[in-house]
Amino acid sequence: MVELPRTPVGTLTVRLGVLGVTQEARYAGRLAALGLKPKHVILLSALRMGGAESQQELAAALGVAPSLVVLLADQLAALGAIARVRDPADRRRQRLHVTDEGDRLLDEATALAVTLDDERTAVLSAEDRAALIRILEKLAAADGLLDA
Amino acid sequence: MVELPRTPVGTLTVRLGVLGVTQEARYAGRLAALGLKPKHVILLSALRMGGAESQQELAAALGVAPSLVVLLADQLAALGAIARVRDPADRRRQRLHVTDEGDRLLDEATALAVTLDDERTAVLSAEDRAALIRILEKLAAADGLLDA
DNA sequence: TATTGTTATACTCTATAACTATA
DNA sequence: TATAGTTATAGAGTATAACAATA
Repeated sequence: MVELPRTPVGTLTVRLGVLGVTQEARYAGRLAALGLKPKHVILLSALRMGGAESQQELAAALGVAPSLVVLLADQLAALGAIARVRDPADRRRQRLHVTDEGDRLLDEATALAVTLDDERTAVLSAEDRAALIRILEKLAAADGLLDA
Repeated sequence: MVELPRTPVGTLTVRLGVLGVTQEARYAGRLAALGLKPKHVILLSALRMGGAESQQELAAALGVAPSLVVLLADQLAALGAIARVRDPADRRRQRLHVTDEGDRLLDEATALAVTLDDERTAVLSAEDRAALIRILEKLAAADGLLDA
């Protein structure tokens, strides 16, 4: 028999929300040393994973407004992490591709996230940790966005 | 042997961040029907759980600026969900207490979150769901804030 | 006329700092 | 002088809508 929570704080929805927002803030703090924000990392990841090249496609894949992709891409280009190339076949389209510097930054961002994972899950057993990875993957897959 | 993620998207940190932010947005959408936002619900929950009465204490418990507690409390008072009473012993302090209407709203907010939990975890087995609850509780306890 | 990208604008959220009342 | 609360202001983040170039 399942006991119902007395307040929303006991629900998965609120716990997931609070933990997620907290963890994203922590990650943002680490990323600042690279001049990146979490959204930059997600955009770079989407490019490396392939499947989205034009800015409109990226906006749809990330679930954000196209105008935000313009801004994020501007900032990433200023860092030398991506290059914009006009599609010769359709000159309206800008195709984004990750530069060597972008690859390096993304590798560093990955390392920072892995370190943060280790710190965050230090209180968990190895089994719990593996289970958490597996379960979050299922939930993410159900959302469709950003299949790794 | 653990395989390292090729991009940050494969890490717990980023998955937790993305899922948490998404779920919070969904919850905010449902709460709008009650005139509430997630932060209101967390403040009300903190009051019901006890341990924080003055606005300063609440700010510390929620990890937000005191000025934000003022704003949230103003909005909750306008909804009739809380009442402010001056502490006679120290007239600088405002003690917040949940009204009957606030109790009702908090119960409704809990029901909405429980419904959302069910929808969100429909893709999970009962065992996975139980494991997720247990593991998130451990992570939340490690953070200290908002023990249910 | 429709679509891609861009720019202009506005709104939400939240923090910092200045201020008031009380101690 | 120090503290609880409040108000004023500012910045970050993101969306919507108008616009330009190309199809």
